[in-house]
Amino acid sequence: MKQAVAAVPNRRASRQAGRARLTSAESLGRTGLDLFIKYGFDNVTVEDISEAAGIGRRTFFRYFSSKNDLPWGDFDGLLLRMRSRLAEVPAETPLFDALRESVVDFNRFPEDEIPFLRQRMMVLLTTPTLVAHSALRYQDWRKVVAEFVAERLGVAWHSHIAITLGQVCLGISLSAYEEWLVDETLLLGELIDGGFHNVRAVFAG
Amino acid sequence: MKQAVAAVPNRRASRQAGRARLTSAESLGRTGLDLFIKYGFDNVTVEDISEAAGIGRRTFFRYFSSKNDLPWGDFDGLLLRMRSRLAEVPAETPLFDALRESVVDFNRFPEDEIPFLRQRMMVLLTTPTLVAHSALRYQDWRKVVAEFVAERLGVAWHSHIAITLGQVCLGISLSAYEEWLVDETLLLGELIDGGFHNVRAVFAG
DNA sequence: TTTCCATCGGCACTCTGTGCCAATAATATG
DNA sequence: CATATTATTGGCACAGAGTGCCGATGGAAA
Repeated sequence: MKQAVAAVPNRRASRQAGRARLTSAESLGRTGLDLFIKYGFDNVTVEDISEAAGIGRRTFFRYFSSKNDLPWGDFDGLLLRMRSRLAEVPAETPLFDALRESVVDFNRFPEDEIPFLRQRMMVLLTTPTLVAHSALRYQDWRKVVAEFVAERLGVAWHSHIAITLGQVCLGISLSAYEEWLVDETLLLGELIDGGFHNVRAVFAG
Repeated sequence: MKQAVAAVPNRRASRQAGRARLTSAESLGRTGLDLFIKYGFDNVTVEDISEAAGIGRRTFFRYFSSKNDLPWGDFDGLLLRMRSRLAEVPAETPLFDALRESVVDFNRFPEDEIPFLRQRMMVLLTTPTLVAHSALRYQDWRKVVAEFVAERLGVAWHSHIAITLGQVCLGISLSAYEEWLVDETLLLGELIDGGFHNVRAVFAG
């Protein structure tokens, strides 16, 4: 499997030579996600999406390197945000709080984007194919956490404790999403916060 | 994606009617894993494996429901073992210790199987396609842990805390394997144990 | 107008996974 | 021994994802 390098054509500053693009990753992603929600991920072919978007099947793969990547949107952008937030955490903040607050923060979205986020996560977490593919994206996310932990503790980013805490933070996030999708009245941030404290309670001995 | 129902033909008690099987899941798995190690997962086709095993391509899929499932061996059997071990833990044992010891125990294998385990895990954890597919197997594993936690705490198996601890235990296991594959001198059991204590240290506040 | 060039999309191909079904080879039965 | 039963096999055709190749398209720049 090819690494998910930027399949999105380089967005030109404003005007350059060459044919204009027919669509955008965002627009195409929206079109695809709608179809996934309506008919189910497995019942929608790349050809269906391309046709609905008015482009060729071949062109689809220039916007998304795979059908699986479509629902992820601009995840790399979010990773950059996560990295920045972590870097801003004061050195005095205990590691537990630094992680807890950063993870909560990473998953904070504007009120009006919540319904969209719910749709996206519902598809991502209930479609087996996508559950599987997600593991590849999570690798990147975990690395951001691990690097922060390593920096804090003065160890290598691939040291056991850094990797472990990356895994644990991811696990807490995912279980929060799972719960969040089931009960619409719950707040994502509070679920993540609660997850951190649940683990503390059980692990505190 | 289809759920991984038993693709392995029912093993007959000893003698029944019908044509005899040409191979076994174990033998076919060994053949395939050898090829994966030698040439890389992505450079080996199902046809290659089938040919090496002396069966038809179509028959391969009766032993393994997908190429991705081949390296997993009898994982369902291990899950049953994990469930039994958890059920045997005395009620007095604190949850932290119950989980820690059970996870360590789950990953304890006979000395002579270690090299094989290392090969298997190396392929599973370094091949992107398999890293992705593994997420589906991990779901089952996490559920076993979550059910135990739920039983212990008197909550539903899908409650937030049970799901979270399933995720966390998985995370600790995976980071231990990652470390274990890098440094051959380390013991898997000690890495897992260390992972639990690392998380305790950071989360204890 | 001509040149340049990013984007597009058709085509052919590989590989995974599946439904269908006849062929095979073993046991069970008359 | 001949025939019926049954589990397994494997060939064939097909859908769908993803890729390399390359000419066509339609903008901007010269």
